[in-house]
Amino acid sequence: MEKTQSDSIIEYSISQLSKEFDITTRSIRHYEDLGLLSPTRRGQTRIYAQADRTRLRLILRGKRLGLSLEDSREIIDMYEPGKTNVDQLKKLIDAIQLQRSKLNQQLDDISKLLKDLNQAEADCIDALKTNGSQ
Amino acid sequence: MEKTQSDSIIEYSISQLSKEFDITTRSIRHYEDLGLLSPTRRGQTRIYAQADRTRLRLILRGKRLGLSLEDSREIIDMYEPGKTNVDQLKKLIDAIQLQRSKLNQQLDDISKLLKDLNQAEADCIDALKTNGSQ
DNA sequence: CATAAAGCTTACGTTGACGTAAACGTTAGA
DNA sequence: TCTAACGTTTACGTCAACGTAAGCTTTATG
Repeated sequence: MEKTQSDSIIEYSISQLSKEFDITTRSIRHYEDLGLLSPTRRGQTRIYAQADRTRLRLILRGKRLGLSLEDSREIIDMYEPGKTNVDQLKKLIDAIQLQRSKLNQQLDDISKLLKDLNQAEADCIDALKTNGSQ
Repeated sequence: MEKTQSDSIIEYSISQLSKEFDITTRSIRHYEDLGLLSPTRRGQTRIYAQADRTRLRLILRGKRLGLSLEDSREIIDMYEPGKTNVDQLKKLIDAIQLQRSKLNQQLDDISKLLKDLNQAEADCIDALKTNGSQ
């Protein structure tokens, strides 16, 4: 019973996470250096909880979207509770709206790129038909 | 009549493009170094045509999507005609499909991120209401 | 005519995001 | 017991994508 059960587990080692997300342990430690992760320790060894795993998933999603780690840190911090200060909350809302407009820009970019790709593909297929018999 | 007419113009200087797209001339030359642009010359001076301007727009769109310049170069080359070789065409179609799957992944990522942001914002606003009177 | 604005090349510097290596500690199994 | 598999820290290396500066030429204009 070689279960790779990743849910219903309470804690993870660094190598478990590196395998699950297909990244190096170096990267994970690097994210910690930049303050994106802060696992607890058992002795010297890092222990990752579900929350850390979630943060890691968010980090990688940010990377796929071309965000810097710094950007991701800011965004991820938005999800955190306990932002008691009113000014902070207002700054947060501003930041959220900024991010949202960026993402909408990306949505637009992607739909355009997809159209372009479709067109390019159609051109290719067309070229294959008229040209493939040579 | 200070017209900033960018259409219906036949050619552009490097500084015109840098202003229009809000990037440095250094960046534009850098893209040329990497083979993403190849303007004609009048003497030493670079002359950019509409096609170059279009390529530049595609480059920047790629950047917003987190593509490397090398990725963008490949994608932009897909749009170019004159890919007579059948094998090349088939490779191109493969590349296009790969890019498309990446973009669909990004679409998914973005919609999730947008949801998260909406939730975070709602939480903020909620916190402001319950907390703002202190 | 000079001087400011725009262009050019060459080349070293910088920043982000890790890679890679060294040198060491801990623990489980043959 | 020893060694293989995992963990740790520290630190220098690398690569992409430019920034920045030097030093030079060409073009416009008061």
